[in-house]
Amino acid sequence: MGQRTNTDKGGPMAEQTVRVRFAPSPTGYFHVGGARTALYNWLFARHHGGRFILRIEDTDRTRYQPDALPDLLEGLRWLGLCWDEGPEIGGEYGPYYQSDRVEIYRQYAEQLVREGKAYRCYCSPERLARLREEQRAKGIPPGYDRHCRYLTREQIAEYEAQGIVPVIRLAVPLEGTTEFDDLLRGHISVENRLLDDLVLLKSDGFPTYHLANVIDDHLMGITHILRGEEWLSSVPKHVLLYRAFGWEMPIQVHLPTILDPSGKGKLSKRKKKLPGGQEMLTFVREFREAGYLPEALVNFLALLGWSYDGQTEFFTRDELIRYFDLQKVSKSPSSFSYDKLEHMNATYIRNLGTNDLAGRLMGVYRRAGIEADIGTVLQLVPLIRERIKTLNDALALTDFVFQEEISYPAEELIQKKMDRTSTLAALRAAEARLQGLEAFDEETLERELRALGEELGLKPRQFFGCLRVACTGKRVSPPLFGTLAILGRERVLRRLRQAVEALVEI
RNA sequence: GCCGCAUUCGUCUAGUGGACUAGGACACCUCCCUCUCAAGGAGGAGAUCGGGGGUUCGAAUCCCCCAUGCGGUACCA
Repeated sequence: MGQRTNTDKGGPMAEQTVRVRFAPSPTGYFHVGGARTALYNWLFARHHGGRFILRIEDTDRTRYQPDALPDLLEGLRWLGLCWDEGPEIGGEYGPYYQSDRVEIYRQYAEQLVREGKAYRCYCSPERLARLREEQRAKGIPPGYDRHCRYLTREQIAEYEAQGIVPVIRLAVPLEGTTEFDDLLRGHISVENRLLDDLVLLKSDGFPTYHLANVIDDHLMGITHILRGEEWLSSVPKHVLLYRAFGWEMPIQVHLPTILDPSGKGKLSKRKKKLPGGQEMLTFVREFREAGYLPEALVNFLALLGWSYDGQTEFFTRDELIRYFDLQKVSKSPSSFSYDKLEHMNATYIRNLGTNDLAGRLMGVYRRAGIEADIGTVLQLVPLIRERIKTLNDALALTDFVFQEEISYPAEELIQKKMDRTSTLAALRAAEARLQGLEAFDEETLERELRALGEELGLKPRQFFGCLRVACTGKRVSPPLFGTLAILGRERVLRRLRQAVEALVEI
């Protein structure tokens, strides 16, 4: 209990600068789960005035994907999680790519071998596979049988003579228990006999995660490790390594897993469908492309496993930094609610200034291949701000503004309790009235059209409904009068005439 | 199989022995506003705190057992 205060101001660690790292491996696009981990690390560092380090764990050459790194860096920057040391900016503890550090790992691995704490293993992958197979058949716990741990000098010479390239394995104590504390989960202890002699250095000369991770965290002066819960069970191995090197282990913090919306499985990178039918978004880039605001995603992600007072839900970035506290991170897995994210995003959009929102929408239109001019978008914003949950929603809502021709089934023009004749009359009357208008602004339009509707004996929803379809091609659109003003007299009159023509033909 | 972790409304969560007839938010339902759709306002329904045993005057909160879920058990991270 006492050591929980380590992270608080005034605790024993207070003098020491907090140094945390986000250490993804470039095997695929940047995942939201990873983003949450990065965010917590970043918040923790900023809260304590510490350093946030980005380290690339590219030690698996078989899973390496060239696209992953640019995607990651772009994603982090989009979310505003800038790193103090790492790729592209360097730092005093580099290099920050593990593939550039293989020599370091090799030396440390050799050191352990010399000290008798690790050994070379010449077992072939085939033998290991066979071994696991047998163990499974016999129902005994799988694990390396330590065949090479007790090789004689002669046997080693023989393997070497055969040209077999060995791996280096840690000689795990056969008895006793390994214990450690997790800031969130308390004391955890595991029996050593359950651990097997893990590989430290692979035969291709690259380190395994465990070795590289421990060495780098130590060499880079990492004080706190915040990472996903899936790493919890490998901590005992790390403890053994720290002990073998005689190093102090950083404070461990294992963050709860993020589950998919059903709450059943881990939010996976495999594409799944939501109950509604739409695809489940999992990569940061997908959220960006779908029109989510980075600040909304950050706010949402912050709350996925952390809470401030159980009451407040919206936080600015500065508030997040100020309030973030590991003590308030929950231990249990949380599932990703797309509904809630959408709600947050909509709220953020509503709170955006007109210029800001218009600017962001310009990007969306451009990417969709729509040539929107800033003047029009600026006018559109007040009309659609409360009607879009994502930036992309603006596309479907306002497409008719940027299209020369619109198309829709002519029957849509006919409103409830109306027929072709009355609709035709309404459209013609509107056209005539609009033609003679001295001004074509929202206020004038509303005044004149309301009056005309009454003269025609139509209910507002009937009259405006038919004008809406005629001018926008939709039953649902932004508010009518503002929309007409944006379209302009020419286009409105033309669309009214076209509506009449279309109606006449059916 | 073994090991580890977790378990409060459908979901995110508040809650650290009495202030809990368990609070907030999303989603849902009703009503109001209204040119459509939203937004906004007012209300509603929804957890006996996974189950069972204890400890205690008193437990969602402490202990034990069980169940379930998740994770790990690689020359992947």
